Amino acid sequence: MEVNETAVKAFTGEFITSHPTLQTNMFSRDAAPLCHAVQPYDHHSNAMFADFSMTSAHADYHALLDHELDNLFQHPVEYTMGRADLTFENDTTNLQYNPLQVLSPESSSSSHAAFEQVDRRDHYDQPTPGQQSASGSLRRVQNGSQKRARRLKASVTVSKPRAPKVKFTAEEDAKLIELKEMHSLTWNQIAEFFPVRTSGTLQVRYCTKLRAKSTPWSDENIRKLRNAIEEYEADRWRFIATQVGYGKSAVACKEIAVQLGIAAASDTSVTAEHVSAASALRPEGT
DNA sequence: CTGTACTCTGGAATTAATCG
DNA sequence: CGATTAATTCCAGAGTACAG
Repeated sequence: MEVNETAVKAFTGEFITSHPTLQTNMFSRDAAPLCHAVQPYDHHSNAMFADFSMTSAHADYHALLDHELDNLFQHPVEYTMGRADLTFENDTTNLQYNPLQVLSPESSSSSHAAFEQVDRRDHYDQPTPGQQSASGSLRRVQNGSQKRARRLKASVTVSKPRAPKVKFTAEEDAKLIELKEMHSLTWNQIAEFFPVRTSGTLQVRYCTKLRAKSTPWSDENIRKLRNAIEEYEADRWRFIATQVGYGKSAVACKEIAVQLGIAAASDTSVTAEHVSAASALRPEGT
């Protein structure tokens, strides 16, 4: 049978994060469903599995997701919080599904042995205390008249390993700055806008990467920066001279390094004045 | 020469800990 | 609770070896 590649991508999250409509709406609140744990369609077993996580912040998107996925499959798609697997019949118009199998440590190790292998990331996404989320999955229904079900189930409790690294996007950075600087929210409040990140992660991101860029640099800041760099560069050659020894000065080391091509001639970071000035600023023996 | 697999490494994300 | 730093971990790209 032919498997709709676009539909498969929906499970992987590629579609959702690249789809113009979904992306716009999702990122307007920094709330993209987190798709993970995908086992590709298997022609032998005629089945595929996919899991995703949604937090309470995604509630508004369920209807949108319904619509988009129905379009993809050209049939109504049922998704429930929990885990299910998809079993395809001979063609995409006549699909059947296996009973919902909610993941538990026991079931995953027995009936889902094959799935388990690709599902290592599943437990990464367990919510931290205070975060409301649930794992979810998608399954096809046999026909459109079948009533759709959507229910929430508690997440599986698994010891929490380190979360996977997810690069911060420009949109996330902008949102983070906005929430912090314009709305003055607490980090826990801000974290609610970022389902896949903790307050601590956001805090460190802001403090180490964003704040310096979002706040203007004064002339005084720039002057101090320039002085610090010049002093550091001068000290660099003084350090090198101490390593070379044999009475070779910092200036001599620099000149020879340039001649040998192991330092750029344009390196104007050190002059005799720099070295003597830097030395004069320091007590003996430092 | 090209493609592939593997290793190494720097940068970045995350977590934990500490301090105010 | 917020800010900061250190430690840990992961990822992507560069470099290298090797087979065809």
